[in-house]
Amino acid sequence: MPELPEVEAICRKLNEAGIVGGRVVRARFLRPAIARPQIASEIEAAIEGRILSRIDRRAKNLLLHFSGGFVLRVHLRMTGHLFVIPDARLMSSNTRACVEFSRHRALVFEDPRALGRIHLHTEEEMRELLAPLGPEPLSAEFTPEWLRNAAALSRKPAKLFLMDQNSVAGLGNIYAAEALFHARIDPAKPMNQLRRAKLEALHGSIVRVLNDAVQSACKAYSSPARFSEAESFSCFVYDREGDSCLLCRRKVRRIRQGGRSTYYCPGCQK
DNA sequence: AGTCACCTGATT
DNA sequence: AATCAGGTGACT
Repeated sequence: MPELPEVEAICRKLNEAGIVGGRVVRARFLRPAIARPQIASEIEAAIEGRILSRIDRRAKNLLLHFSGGFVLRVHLRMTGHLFVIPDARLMSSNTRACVEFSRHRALVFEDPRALGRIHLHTEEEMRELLAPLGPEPLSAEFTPEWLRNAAALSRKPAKLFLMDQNSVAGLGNIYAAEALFHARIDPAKPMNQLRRAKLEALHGSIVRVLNDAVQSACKAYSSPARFSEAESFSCFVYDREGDSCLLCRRKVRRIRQGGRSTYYCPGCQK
């Protein structure tokens, strides 16, 4: 379920997995199409023998930095997952790519739908590629003032604005809907028509929703077995069409925006 | 701004 | 059999 919180949790987990500092023994794309339009075999050759120096995240991208100034950018799209296994021979059938380190330890990219993408760039290309992205919503750069200025420049419906990675980086269908619910904003409302107080509320709800979700995602990935429902992120509107709103009891509605489902409460969000 | 394509699996 | 899915980029 990869929006910002899940990608962030994966990033932290990878950093604790003990592969940073290791040398790549072998890289393999089991499904070369996930590198398109790049050539999988060229990425494999470019990575082999290099040291993995750092792993970080920007928006929903995982960035694996290698010696020599190369960056492997992994985007999980809908169903991708990235994790370390102790032995590459334990790979599942959904594994689309794999980076092996010493003693068969392997970083695997699993993706049943194979919509995810892996590309290789130089550090410089990477900077240019990421430059258009909006601010990280959990960084100091993302302030109510910033949101007010950006909002004034956009006539997009609020939900589409939030999902645009070049507005705010990392929000997806679930957390955009949840943030709008908590700020009591109608998802169809054009951004530039929102009052100042609403934008303040929206800023606060984005930060709160994402922080909560990062916490749950980290717990979920650290101890999947004993992960209690109580501490998991729970949605007020997402995927609750026809159920009654947890605050006002009116029925949650589903509408279509930009080809995706948007869930909202007509009572709470005017 | 809307539609499709990319893929596969789950649900209706 | 048809529809839906947490994302994005390339079309119109």
